Amino acid sequence: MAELLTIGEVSRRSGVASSALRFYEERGLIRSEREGRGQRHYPREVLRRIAFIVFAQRIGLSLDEIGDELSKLPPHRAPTGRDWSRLSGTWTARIDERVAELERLRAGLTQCIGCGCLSLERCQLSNPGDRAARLGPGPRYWIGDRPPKK
Amino acid sequence: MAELLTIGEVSRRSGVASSALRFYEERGLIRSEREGRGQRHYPREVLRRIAFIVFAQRIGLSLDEIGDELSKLPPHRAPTGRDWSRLSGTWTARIDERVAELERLRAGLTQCIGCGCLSLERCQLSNPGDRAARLGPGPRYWIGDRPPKK
DNA sequence: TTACAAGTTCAAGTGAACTTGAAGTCAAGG
DNA sequence: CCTTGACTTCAAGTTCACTTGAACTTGTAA
Repeated sequence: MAELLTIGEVSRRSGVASSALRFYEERGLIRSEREGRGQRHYPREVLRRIAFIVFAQRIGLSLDEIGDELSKLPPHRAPTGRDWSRLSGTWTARIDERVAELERLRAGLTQCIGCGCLSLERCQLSNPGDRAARLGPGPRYWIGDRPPKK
Repeated sequence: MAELLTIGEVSRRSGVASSALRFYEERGLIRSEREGRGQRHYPREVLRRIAFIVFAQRIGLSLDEIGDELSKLPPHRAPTGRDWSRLSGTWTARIDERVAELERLRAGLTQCIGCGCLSLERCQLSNPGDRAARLGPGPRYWIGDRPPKK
């Protein structure tokens, strides 16, 4: 078990393609060292970082957001368990929001669409004050998002 | 309140941009009638259909999948509440899966990453048999997806 | 009559997250 | 010596879900 891992090893261990690892490096999400002839070498820690990235993506964060979160880790010391859990703490809130949204959707699906009552205006009124976790591009103002201002 | 709505009216009532409505039509998700001079006119029913599309997107279905679902509606009769709820029935299952995944992620976040135990292999073993709802592009075999076959 | 608002088509652009392809370097094995 | 495999860079391609822009028609209002 070497101190430093090659990109191929990291890819195999993490399930993330080498091309994606290079891409993450370019985006500043992970870092590598180059010694002999230009090849990337990763400290084993990178695996935890990658795990974090993949978790966060499944939760629904963009790479930009993930980069922001990761930048909160201490820059020149290996992150401790406590460091990691501080980050993941904010994420559980995010998960809770998303779960709540999905439950709202489930209700809407049976109550508003399944029965005959569907009225978009009423549907919106009956679910006030709840913002969707992430506004993608595209149509969004039901389901909690606000209609475009004015 | 007219029998048929223009694209602008539909857009205002649904919160979905006209360009998106044309796009949906091109993809076969909605239909319109043209009478006088080329302009689209939509029966009021289309609003329910659009509501369904937006709901489904928030749940995480792609437009292709949504199209498949919508094609199960009776082709030449206005869908009844029962028709709609038959579709939405399969979707609540989807929501449940996604909620389960998120809860699994929440657990993984605190148990695997927060503490010092994170090992990708173990993490995978400790969450067996669960497939992620939707395989996007990109890295995916933790969190329930299988490693690439062989 | 002129202006405008709302509609039309069609092609091309956008952003996110990667992937693919071409061309090259290097070490080890046969 | 030659091939193979693992790596490198860089530019361009891909998918999804739309949006934007250019050029045009139509109907109503001033």
